[in-house]
Amino acid sequence: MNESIRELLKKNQLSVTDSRMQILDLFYKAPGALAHADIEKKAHKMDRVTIYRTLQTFEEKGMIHTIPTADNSVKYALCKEQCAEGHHHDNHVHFVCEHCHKTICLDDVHVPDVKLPRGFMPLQSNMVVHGICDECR
Amino acid sequence: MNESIRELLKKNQLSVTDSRMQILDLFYKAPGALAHADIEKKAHKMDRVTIYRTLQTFEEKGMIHTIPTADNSVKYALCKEQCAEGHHHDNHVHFVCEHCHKTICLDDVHVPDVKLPRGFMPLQSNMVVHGICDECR
DNA sequence: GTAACTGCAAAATATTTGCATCCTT
DNA sequence: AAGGATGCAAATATTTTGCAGTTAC
Repeated sequence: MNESIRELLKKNQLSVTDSRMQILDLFYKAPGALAHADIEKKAHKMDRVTIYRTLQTFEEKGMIHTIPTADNSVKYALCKEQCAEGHHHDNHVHFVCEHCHKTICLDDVHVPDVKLPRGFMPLQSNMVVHGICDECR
Repeated sequence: MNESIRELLKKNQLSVTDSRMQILDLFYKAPGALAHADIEKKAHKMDRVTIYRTLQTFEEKGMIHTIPTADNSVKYALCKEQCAEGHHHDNHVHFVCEHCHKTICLDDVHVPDVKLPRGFMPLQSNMVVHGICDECR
């Protein structure tokens, strides 16, 4: 496990550091998406600034992606293999549980195509479904 | 026009004030959704705090709704009639133009249903499509 | 006249930047 | 050894809160 994290960093030409391993580990263990604040609470002895910079780096490398939310919170989740640098294909649906407030990537549920009005050209779609998750029923 | 704004406020049991009329006017004239910063720029002589409070009030009354975005910006748009207090039915698709960066409500395009994994119960869905809008092609 | 709204000041929170030091390669 | 990553301090930006003065009804 620790080894696969190391691999992921190397594959993205990033040096293997404590902070980065710790944050990636959190993402692997997390039940859903993580906000900056979540990481700050769980990652011990890590500077707030380091978290900001690490998340930014990971996103630029296409290792994580942000999840659109209607409140002003920013959440991140791990990308699947398809994501390349600067080229996100996170075309799966995100689910936010109203009960436990977890944000979950439904990797197997594709965002469906919609018919847009004349003249609109779609490039990428995001979909977030709010409801009750399987564990909270 | 000025009169319909007045009506809208009264219908929601809000007193008719300058700030509120000005902000609603901006929403009616706006090509798409507005962020706090947009309003601050366009509304003259209005305190930042008043804008925060007005937007919050409008949202609570179901007059406007927030639009989920992947970056950390919060944007608002006018709700259609169906929206009731604390009960948003803004089940239309939002479009963000990569060129002019406008956020547009596609009121006529419904968010399609998706088949969720076993155990997940949907309550509300949001969809944001990024691309090029009709005016920027 | 009274309750609600606004502006100002200030607090609380979140994010970004600069720089010296430390760590990875 | 060199370049990148981190921590700390501080600058900026964003949002919230309290309170006194003003306005709508």
